[in-house]
Amino acid sequence: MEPPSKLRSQPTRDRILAAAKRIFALEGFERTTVRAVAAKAQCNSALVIRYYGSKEGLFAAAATFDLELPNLTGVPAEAIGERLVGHFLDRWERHMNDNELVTLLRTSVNHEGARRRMYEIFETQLCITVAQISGGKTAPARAAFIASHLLGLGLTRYVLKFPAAVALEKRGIVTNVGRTVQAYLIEPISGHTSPKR
Amino acid sequence: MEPPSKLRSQPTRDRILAAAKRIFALEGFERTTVRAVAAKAQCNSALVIRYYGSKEGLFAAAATFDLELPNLTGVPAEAIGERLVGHFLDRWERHMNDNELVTLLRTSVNHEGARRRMYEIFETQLCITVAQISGGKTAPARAAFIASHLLGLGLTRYVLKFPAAVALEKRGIVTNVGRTVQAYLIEPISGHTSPKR
DNA sequence: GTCTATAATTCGATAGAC
DNA sequence: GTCTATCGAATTATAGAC
Repeated sequence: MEPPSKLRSQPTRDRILAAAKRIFALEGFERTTVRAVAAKAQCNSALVIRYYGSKEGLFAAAATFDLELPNLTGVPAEAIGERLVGHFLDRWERHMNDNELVTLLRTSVNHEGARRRMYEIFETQLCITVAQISGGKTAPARAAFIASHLLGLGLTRYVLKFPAAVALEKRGIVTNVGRTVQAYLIEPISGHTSPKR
Repeated sequence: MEPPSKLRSQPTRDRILAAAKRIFALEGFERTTVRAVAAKAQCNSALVIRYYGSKEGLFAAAATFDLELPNLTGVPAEAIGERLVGHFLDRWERHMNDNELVTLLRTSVNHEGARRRMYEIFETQLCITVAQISGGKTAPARAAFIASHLLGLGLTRYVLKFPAAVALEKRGIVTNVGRTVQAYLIEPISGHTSPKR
């Protein structure tokens, strides 16, 4: 997708982007300053604007994210819940200090662009996967229950860092939350969306 | 707790606090300006600082919150999950446009004081309630699972406003999430905290 | 008790030298 | 390609008149 650029400025661009990812993840959008990004990238703040247009442009470049949901065909039906949870945890823990999912969660509550991107991920990735497994018109409701649990897990464990959530063992989370997600995927649910009522 | 003040300025103080609650809930901490609060309260911005000391002081006064967990003695053991979820939903939906829980969630991801207050609520209210029901040393882990689901529900439904989460019927949430919370409360869980490992 | 006026910073962004 | 220097706007907070 992205051929290795021949630009002499590429190393600087990369350092800026890496610095931006880290600081956005750590501080959120408002508290991040282009000056701080430039300092961490060891370049002048004018370059940040020159290369990425604006602080918004820098954020858009830094907050890209792909859930990368695994192919679940061939996975035993009763193991899908655990598989999903395990994948989510891996995705949260990759690049711990500048994780794009942490950045998105931290910014989406106050930044409309980030909120929309988070919703896109829900719609185009989680919701579709759930529909393939559960089918039919209950899929959005099932996906909403699952998203609430998994985003809440990321919130309490990786953003708010509640000690009790941080201390949970990974395989304990996979077992227990996996069982819950499994139920939301396949068991009958009541009270699903009925927009026509 | 707070005897009706005799201060002539009390009406203005109250208007400022009400305006602050609304704007903090809507915009988060950083994007809220004391000027905007003063404008909504129809007074001068200097008064906001005069009465509450600083923007931080105003936030501290505006972001007070009590979960008000109901007394669960006498509630049939198998109905506690649903009762808890129903209470949470009521708490999220009270004063929709300036709900203190929305304010706290929206700010806690980027504001250390708000994060700490959110954690206090978890520790001193949810965790203790869970311990009374489930007892013993698994209580923090159980509370962590429950908090992740309930905070995630508030996040997706009342902050990010994912359509699929907003469209869920209240009693459907009570039934389905209630069943999950119930399981986290009483069923055996694995992988709970083991800090000594 | 409430206001005007402004101090003191800090921010994003630009112009232009090298 | 990278820097210095700076602009213009916005912020919190204060001083002091009324």
